[in-house]
Amino acid sequence: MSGTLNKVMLIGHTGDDVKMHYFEGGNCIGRFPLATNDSYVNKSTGERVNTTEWHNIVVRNKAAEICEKYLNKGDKIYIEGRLKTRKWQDEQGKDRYSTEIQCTDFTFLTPKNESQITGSSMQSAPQANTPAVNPQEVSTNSPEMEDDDLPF
Amino acid sequence: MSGTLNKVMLIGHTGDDVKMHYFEGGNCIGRFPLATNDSYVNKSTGERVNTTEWHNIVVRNKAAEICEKYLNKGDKIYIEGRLKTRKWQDEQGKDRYSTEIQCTDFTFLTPKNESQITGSSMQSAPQANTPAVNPQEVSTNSPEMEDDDLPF
Amino acid sequence: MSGTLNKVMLIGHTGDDVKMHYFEGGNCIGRFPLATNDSYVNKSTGERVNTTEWHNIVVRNKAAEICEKYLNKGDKIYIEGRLKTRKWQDEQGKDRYSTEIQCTDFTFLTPKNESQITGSSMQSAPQANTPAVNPQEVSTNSPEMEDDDLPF
Amino acid sequence: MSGTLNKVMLIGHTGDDVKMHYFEGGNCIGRFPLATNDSYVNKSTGERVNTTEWHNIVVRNKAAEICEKYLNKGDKIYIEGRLKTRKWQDEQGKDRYSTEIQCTDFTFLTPKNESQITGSSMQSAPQANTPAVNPQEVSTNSPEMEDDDLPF
DNA sequence: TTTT
DNA sequence: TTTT
Repeated sequence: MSGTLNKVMLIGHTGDDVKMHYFEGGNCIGRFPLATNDSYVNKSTGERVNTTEWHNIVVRNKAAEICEKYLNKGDKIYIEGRLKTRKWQDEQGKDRYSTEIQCTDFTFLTPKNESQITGSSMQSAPQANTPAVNPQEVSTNSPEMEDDDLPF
Repeated sequence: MSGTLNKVMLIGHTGDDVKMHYFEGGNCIGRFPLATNDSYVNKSTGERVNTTEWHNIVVRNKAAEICEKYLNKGDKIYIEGRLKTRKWQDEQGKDRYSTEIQCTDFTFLTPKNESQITGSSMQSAPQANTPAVNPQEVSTNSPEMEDDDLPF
Repeated sequence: MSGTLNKVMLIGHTGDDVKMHYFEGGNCIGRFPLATNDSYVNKSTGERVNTTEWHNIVVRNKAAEICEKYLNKGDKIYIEGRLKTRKWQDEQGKDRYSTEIQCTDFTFLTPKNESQITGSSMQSAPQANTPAVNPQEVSTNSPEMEDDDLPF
Repeated sequence: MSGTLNKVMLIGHTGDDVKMHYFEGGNCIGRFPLATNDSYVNKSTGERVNTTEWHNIVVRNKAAEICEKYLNKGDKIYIEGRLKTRKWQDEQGKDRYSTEIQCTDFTFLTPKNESQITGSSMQSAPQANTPAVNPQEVSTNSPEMEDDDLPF
């Protein structure tokens, strides 16, 4: 609805493997943490301070499956999405809030041959069998505008 | 393909009506100019300089038709798209280049009741019959991710 | 530091007046809630669902003062910033998290003469005395690149 | 001036070294081409088409010098900037237009040790002596908001 | 002229 | 919990 914009663009490194959740009806989502770094100079002390910001990324359905398959812990990725704050209840029944980035587009930025294959990770195994299709850039949309051959 | 990003985001005012072009096979595009303003201080003279930048917006198919119908000269609009430089030949057969923004998303920012209806414009007439559906925000994608009701 | 990006871009309506906080040393911040709208079709029922997302905006120093002065509840504004999740302790000493958008740039999108002046709001009074300088677009950066007159 | 937005965000590979231009008064700019890739399926033939889009990047002053020093042909980089179409006259005195991206922010995305040092390039030599300061992310602004230590 |  |  109506004349607003809700857009997040991140480039960062994943802090963990993609955790998948499957729903009845065939839908699924994947979640993973993404780290971005900021740096500023503390005015009082004059020293440079490095901080890390962690973002909760949520990817859906086919995009989730691609991330689960080809995205490894530590990889660099570009994420585009929307901010969404979920409300939930803790053990005491108190309202709690958690802000997530619902991913709408992503682009792998770590070359395939540099992606870390953590030995213990089931999810990394398939990568050894590199797919015929390069999964580096995947849109979670079905952009009809790109699917034709108009002369412009 | 391949780990790159090409994104433009503009908020500006349209400088003219949408010009439509129809192709065989049913496709169409709409074109219109969009103005953004910059302002900077001239270091030598110390005075503030206001400049206007004109952008060539290209919208496709259904999105083009919506713009033609509801977007009036002077309206404010948010445009998201990709940069595309077209090559063409002038009368002397010389290569010329023209850079356009291929629109992938847009949001009308002028309230419907404030949009200027330029009397001479055929395209404005339908607006008098306000549509049942509010066309304020329209995505040119078919974002499957928004079309379901996953619990997150 | 280090090759990452943390960017948020929002267009929405403010849900309340700007709340100012002043610090020793002369710094200050302003906070206000911003609403964006999403809309999707529920696959099961087929009906369109409209949702509102609320964002916690934090503006600093001079930018905060400008927002306090000229931004009224209900106004439309473009916000650019960074995501930042603050950690705090609740009454039980439990860790809690709150995600904010640290504003780095903004642009007023409500024409000055349409901005709602809520009678009870002290902060709106100054707006009656419209400033000589139009505060519609303000960057919270000091963009050296715009401050000169290079020939390009 | 006034309620508009002109923003470009690109991730691509540089197609050439940075060409510097120095002006009287100490200002300088650097220019280099940036390639982004798009891919779409030709509806008639059903085959995937890969296209390359070239962007003219213009960087200023200190940012230009950093790019000249540390950015090598083929490197991947994130560019944020504004669209600017310059008007110029060709040999026949005819108006010609050229669209550029005036860079306001950038982030190197190629790890330093993978950046190609083209043997013949003077500009690459200094990179052998790696700088004490990591130049990976550089803002061409002077973001006052990041330079303090407010408690948020 | 880049890259995958 | 990532990365430089």
